[in-house]
Amino acid sequence: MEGEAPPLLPPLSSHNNPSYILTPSLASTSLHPPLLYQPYNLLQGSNILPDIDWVSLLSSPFGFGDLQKPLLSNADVTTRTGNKAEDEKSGKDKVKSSRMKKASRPRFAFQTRSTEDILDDGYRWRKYGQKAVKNSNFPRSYYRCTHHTCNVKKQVQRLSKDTSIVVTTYEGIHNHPCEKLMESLSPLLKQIQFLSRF
DNA sequence: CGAGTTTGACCCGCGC
DNA sequence: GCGCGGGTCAAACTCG
Repeated sequence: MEGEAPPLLPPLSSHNNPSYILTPSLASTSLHPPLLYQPYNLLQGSNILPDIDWVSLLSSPFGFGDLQKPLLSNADVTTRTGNKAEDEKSGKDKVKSSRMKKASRPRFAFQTRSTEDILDDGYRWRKYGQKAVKNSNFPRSYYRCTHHTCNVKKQVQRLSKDTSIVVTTYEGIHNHPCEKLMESLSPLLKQIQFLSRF
């Protein structure tokens, strides 16, 4: 199911004119070839990359080694019983199991040069946490996709050494189309449909 | 009033 | 076993 979802695309908005750059490990993955993230040359040759601890960000248990495995199971879908005690218990079990499952979720990250912390990537996100991170002047924000069946998360953090750089880390793959993309494409699709009748 | 944000508390993994 | 750091929860709050 989730495996059929389209790969993540760069943010659609142009208001903050972000530039994209792949991590070294990402550039070699077949899932997200570099061409998806062009233009990313703006940051090439800079000394920005070494500022990020890509190893801790992307390595085990969240690394790319498990890309072949199924991404999610039905157990990831949240259900409520209405019984508070039971929900609390299952909630804790869920936390436990979701933490255990992280090992099989793909993660990929890219940097954007932007004054905005929140990049408009076409999906709707709900913030569920913010933490101060060691060795960083800026907090890390945690977001979840608001789509009810989607379990994708992302982390957003600004580099302390270059405050114009925002590091966005995605975890998981959307199992639904991008709302804004579909919204913007629908007039075009209608026109194509109309023209194809001739 | 519903959706989203804030923030302190809690849980877990890991290194020592 | 303990402490630390990262990730998540959930109640309270804000906003449209």
